[in-house]
Amino acid sequence: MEPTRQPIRVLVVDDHPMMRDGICASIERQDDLVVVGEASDGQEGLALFRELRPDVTLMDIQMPVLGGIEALETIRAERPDAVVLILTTYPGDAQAHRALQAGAAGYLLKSCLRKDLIDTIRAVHARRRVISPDVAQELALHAPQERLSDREVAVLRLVADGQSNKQIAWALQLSLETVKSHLKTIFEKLAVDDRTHAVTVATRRGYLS
Amino acid sequence: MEPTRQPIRVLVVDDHPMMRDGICASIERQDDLVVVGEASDGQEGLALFRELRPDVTLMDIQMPVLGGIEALETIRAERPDAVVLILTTYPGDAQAHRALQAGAAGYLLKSCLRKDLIDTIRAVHARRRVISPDVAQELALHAPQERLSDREVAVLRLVADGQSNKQIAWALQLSLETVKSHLKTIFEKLAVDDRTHAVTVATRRGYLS
DNA sequence: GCTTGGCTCACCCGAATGAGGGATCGCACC
DNA sequence: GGTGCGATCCCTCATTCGGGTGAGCCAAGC
Repeated sequence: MEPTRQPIRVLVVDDHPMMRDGICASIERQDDLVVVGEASDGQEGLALFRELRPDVTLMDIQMPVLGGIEALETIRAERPDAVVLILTTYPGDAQAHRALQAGAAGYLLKSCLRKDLIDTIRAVHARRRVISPDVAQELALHAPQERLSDREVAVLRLVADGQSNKQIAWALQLSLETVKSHLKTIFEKLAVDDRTHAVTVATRRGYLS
Repeated sequence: MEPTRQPIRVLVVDDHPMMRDGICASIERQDDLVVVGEASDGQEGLALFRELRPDVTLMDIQMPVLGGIEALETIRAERPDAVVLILTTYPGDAQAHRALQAGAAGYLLKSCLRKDLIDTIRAVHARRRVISPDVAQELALHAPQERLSDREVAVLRLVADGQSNKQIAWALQLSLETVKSHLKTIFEKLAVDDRTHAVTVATRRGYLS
């Protein structure tokens, strides 16, 4: 038997069964790619990754039990050479930034064409880093100093819940002035000038949720 | 040739190619179902519907060019007996309400199992109305009087964009008092007590976007 | 050692917000 | 013809918000 080139072994992690079907169908159609496992949340994905050692892991972000970013971070901490391709619905640059920071090999939108997905799998397997044009644009658009700190996100979360500055101060055990100070920085970073707009922009960019 | 029962002819409208693949694969696996067409936005979907007259139309909501709800409304206006099954990602009760109002035969979440989808297609074809449990719960939870009027949604949209009441008044050619009055009723309907929370709740419920 | 950046807090102040009261008009529904 | 409801407008008033300005602490990095 002629030892042809080994196929790229892919693990697919997504909580939507039908989306998983679609992805797997696209992959299986290629003879240099093979799906070795499917998982429906980050926890399962992590377990299967450890067991199967796939060449490439396709990972959704929004999943129950354990999110894709968390799973990615764990995987990369365990095996810094792991190739994980994030495949998600929205181009929120905050999550993309975090994913890339955690060593994602790529960040692709689910709205991409089948061909894009296939090409990207091959590319990341060849150790190239691939980012969706839309996401790349977002990332380029928003300078890194616009990244919100953990504390700022915490404040903004409470703002989104309709809490007043006073309530937030109480909830986070802070001075009212500190809360206002955080809000001020948040406004600057997001280039808005009121709390409501801050929440919508932050949501769109992927800081909340 | 034995005239077996005619298969149910299905039209699939979704802008994600891979999701479409997954859906179609699930459908084609059944021998009493057949995919007769695929479209990637509401406009295409509408055209294919007119051309193919499918027994059941699967329709996503969030699509470019023409949204699923608008396409649904047009279809139902043309042919009141059309069977359209909304298949979407989020359980926002406002959109569900609008879809059902427009005569959707069903409202299913994409996170459902393959079997659920198949069963639901057969059910709506048999003129039964099917609603995802999660969505049904949302709908039951929120009384009809909590539905926001068009004007209120218009105001809330501007609020979400960070506009002040004064700016909103100017934008909509209203008195400042009117804007405040609308906001007041919005707060009551959504059971919140400030604009920011109103925006987050309305977003989650599917009024904005 | 020094700088940077995140987190913390303080005071002043004008403008906006949200809570109370009202009111009128039109329109659909019964 | 009445009743309800959405949309429009008006007034007052306490509270809150956001801008401006300034400052101290501390951990990480150069």
